[in-house]
Amino acid sequence: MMTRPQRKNNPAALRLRLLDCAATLIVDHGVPALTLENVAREAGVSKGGLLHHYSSKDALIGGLFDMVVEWFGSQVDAAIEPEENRPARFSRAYLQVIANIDMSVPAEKRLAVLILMLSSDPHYCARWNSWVDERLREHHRTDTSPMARTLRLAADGLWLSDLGGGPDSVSSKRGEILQFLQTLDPGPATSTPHADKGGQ
Amino acid sequence: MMTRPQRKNNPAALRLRLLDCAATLIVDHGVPALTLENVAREAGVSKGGLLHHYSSKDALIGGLFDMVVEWFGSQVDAAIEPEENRPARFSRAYLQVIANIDMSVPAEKRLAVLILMLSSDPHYCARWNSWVDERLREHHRTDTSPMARTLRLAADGLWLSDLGGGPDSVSSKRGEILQFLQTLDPGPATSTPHADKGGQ
DNA sequence: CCATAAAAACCGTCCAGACGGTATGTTTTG
DNA sequence: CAAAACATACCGTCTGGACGGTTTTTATGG
Repeated sequence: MMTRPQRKNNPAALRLRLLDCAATLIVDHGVPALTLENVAREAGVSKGGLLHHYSSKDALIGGLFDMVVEWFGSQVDAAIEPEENRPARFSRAYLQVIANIDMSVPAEKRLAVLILMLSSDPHYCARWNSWVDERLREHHRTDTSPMARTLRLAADGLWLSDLGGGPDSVSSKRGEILQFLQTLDPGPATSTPHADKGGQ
Repeated sequence: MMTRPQRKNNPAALRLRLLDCAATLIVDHGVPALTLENVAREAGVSKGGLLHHYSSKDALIGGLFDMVVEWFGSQVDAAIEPEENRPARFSRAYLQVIANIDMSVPAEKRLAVLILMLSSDPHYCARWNSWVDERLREHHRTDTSPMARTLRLAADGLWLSDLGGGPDSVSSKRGEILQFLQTLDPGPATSTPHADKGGQ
């Protein structure tokens, strides 16, 4: 017996397609291209059909945000090394996921969408920030060292450069950059709030 | 001859105010808030007055971009250390300028605008990337080491977190982060394409 | 297994508001 | 007075989304 009744209309699949089309539109043609009509057309559905599943543009964007966060979260979880007390566990996974994004793969365009959303709406900034902070609390025993922070910051920098293709000095040396960052010694986590090594 | 004619209407000052108001609008309310009417109202001028100085929205954005790049460039130049062969001269200055941005100062909000513009318009991505690459060519003898790249990437990460206030884990530790990054040894510039030093 | 009614999925049109931009004044400056 | 600096009024377009209609799926009862 078929696990999927294979009915003609598949609402769940359509919802996914709508979100993916929205992501692709943003990445390929910029935020202004994200209109209900464009999304509907790309997904091969009418505007009414789109509005049936996402009752407003905000709802659509919200769904997009949720999808991206969930996707990124699962990717990071999958990349986390098993050794429980490995320094900078989370930050290293965070970096790896971002560094390995291939913008030519539709599913991986999703992450770029996040930055674009952050730029349009302060509301999503807050949600993203709290997501990061939550993860950081969860991994506070391994990911509080200055070097762990540095890895995450550098990852964000890589992420940023993914947007517009990035300067040649970055995009052409992806692998080399990641390799170098992975050799950095994160050092033990610093549960103490300050760790001044005597600045310059 | 008076340096300040102090006439009632001051076009030059208005143009500056228009750009600053545009920057503030973007940073505080997101890109969608950047409309001609909003900018004009914030600057205390009519829409016609705005269009008199910037004949289209694109012209306004272009002016914004130019202002930001010029401001950032001069800041970095001023922060570059005098010793000619100091490793990562440029990258360290780049980092310092970004890390010291105080988003509560209107003039310094300008830099955040850049990211937002990058996210909306691929055209400005290219212009920004080429600006960076140009600077990098200029400083290729001091700023090609992997660690120098890392400093710039981390700076971009800080920059990004400036957008939405950034997660608490970053915004509240600004100084500590900068201090740590400054202690990293950039190592000598690597004119050769690879330079693995194994660990920090 | 079928008939059928209700609900869910989807379509196509229309409209109000917003936005960029123009055209035409009116005031200020030199 | 001429030109620059600004104001006011208005237009065309685009977009979100409301609305009513149509088709497909599901639930129900015999």
